[in-house]
Amino acid sequence: MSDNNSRPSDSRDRQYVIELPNFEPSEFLMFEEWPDEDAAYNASVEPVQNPVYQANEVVLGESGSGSGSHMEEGSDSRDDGSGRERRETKERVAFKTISEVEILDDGFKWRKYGKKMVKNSPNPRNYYRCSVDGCPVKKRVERDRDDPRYVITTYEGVHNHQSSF
DNA sequence: CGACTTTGACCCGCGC
DNA sequence: GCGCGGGTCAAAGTCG
Repeated sequence: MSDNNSRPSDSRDRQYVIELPNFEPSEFLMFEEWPDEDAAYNASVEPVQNPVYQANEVVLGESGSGSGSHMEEGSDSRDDGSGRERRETKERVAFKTISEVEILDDGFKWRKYGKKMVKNSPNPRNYYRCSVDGCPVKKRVERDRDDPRYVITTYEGVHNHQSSF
């Protein structure tokens, strides 16, 4: 497809460039979709030292939502129960950054819609959602249990519009 | 006035 | 069948 028409806003090819004008982390870690959270913790991460966050988009076999043609899951009629195939079309990217504040401005407007306390962590978990209409992107912010100075930001979904910048 | 934040309650899935 | 955990929505309140 012309793709240009499909995603007029998503001019970014396949790169996630996040800039933090208000914050300068000295270390940046990036995760890819992990099969198990515990595994992720044990897995080795890639420490990147850069003023600008540059991570290659993680392609997780995106198929359905990739086209963004019809993401109306309103019906979401649950199958009779037998053939319930999960939609792994959700992109999940986790970023671990050294930050004092969890409100990292990545160029998008986020609206907090929930806060929860995780048992395995003395710190609460914040849930954010893109304020832009039509943006199914969700963000989960949590502090590292071992290193409170670390902030783990998990992005879910893809923006179908350009950033505020 | 509008948009966003905050807290509690509710719901769902899974495990035992 | 019940309990636990996690996730989401809603109403009220606050800020700009």
